Amino acid sequence: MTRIPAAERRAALIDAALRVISREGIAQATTRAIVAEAGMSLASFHYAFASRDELLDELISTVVAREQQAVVPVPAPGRGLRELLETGILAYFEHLRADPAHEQAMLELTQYALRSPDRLPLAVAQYARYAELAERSLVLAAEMSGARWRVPVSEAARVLVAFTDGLTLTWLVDRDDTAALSVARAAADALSRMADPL
Amino acid sequence: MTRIPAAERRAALIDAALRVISREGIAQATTRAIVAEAGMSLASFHYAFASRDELLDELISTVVAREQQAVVPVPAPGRGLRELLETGILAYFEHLRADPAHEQAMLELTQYALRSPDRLPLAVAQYARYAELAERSLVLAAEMSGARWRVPVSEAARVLVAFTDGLTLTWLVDRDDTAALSVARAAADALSRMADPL
DNA sequence: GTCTATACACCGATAGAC
DNA sequence: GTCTATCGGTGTATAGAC
Repeated sequence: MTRIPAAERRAALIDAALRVISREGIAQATTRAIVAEAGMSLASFHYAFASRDELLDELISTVVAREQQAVVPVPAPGRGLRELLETGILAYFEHLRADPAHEQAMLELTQYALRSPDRLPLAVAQYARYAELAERSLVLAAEMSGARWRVPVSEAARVLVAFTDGLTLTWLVDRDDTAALSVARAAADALSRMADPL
Repeated sequence: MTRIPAAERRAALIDAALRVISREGIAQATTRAIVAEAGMSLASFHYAFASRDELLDELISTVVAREQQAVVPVPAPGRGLRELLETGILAYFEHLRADPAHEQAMLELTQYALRSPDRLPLAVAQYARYAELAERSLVLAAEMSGARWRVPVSEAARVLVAFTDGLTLTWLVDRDDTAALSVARAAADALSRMADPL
């Protein structure tokens, strides 16, 4: 009916696809399910995208670019690095609990990308982005607590990404909040020991 | 042609399915791909299994039951808990490097199970098994190093599972061995601090 | 029990009217 | 540009001969 700019239509389809994947998984995110979610006809899909794979590729790039600081150390002067890190990880955990489907979708998208050599760079970029955000948090936390990283911050950031990833995956399976808190504490402990107080 | 007992045929199909999933991913593990891998006809599949889902369910149960001690602390008297744990995690990492496709397959199976309420118990059982194996390692490591867990061993085991899971996922994406070693070190550090020397 | 042949649903993608 | 209708292909599952 209405005439909609191509870019807008692409964005709408990407959003719809993410909703379908979050709700039902990537396997159920067929072109038909996506256009139904977006309230469009099937042909509109292929007017906006050459193929389903093209949409999924752009979906990953878009969502990764959109990803915001997840592990934010809450500014609270006078607290040590360990406490700041733990609070930051707990903030991420709250984010996970608030929208588990989103993190589950991101995990599925990663594994999808891992399965094709062509799409592998998308997964790598996704985790590079995670590491970048983690690094920013770590720099900030060290500044706030007056500490100095003994190892390259990028290395510590990579560890933080692994720890939060593990926290996410295990919690998605057993939904054990207490266990997740324990993981958060252990992770903050290990990370804080990669820095020296000034 | 040949007459094969049903149980044997089921086992052969399960093995074939695991090979296909490891090689090409769960999405490509169609009934046709599985029977081709097993060298059977399509009808034989449905003689042995009522449906593809039934095979996947049994595949998860079988593989999980088959799972062996992954993080084994290498017996080496005179070493501290931290060193024992690190060696154990590194042993797991070597196992991961030796057969990444297997761990990737296990991750995909977990996510597949997470997507249906009926199959959720399979994922839960899978991670309960991981935790059980981890707990055994931690008990052993404490014994060998003469340490005593300050927290319930099951709690420390759950943390170990999360850490190895995170190590796995991130390494599968970037294949950064150095980063993985760093994760292993940090994980061993955090875990060892959950125990006291005797 | 094991096969070939096929039913039937659903997929991605396109043709062609408007 | 947007729609309905449909193509060609592949998926799971089954029928029926042997």
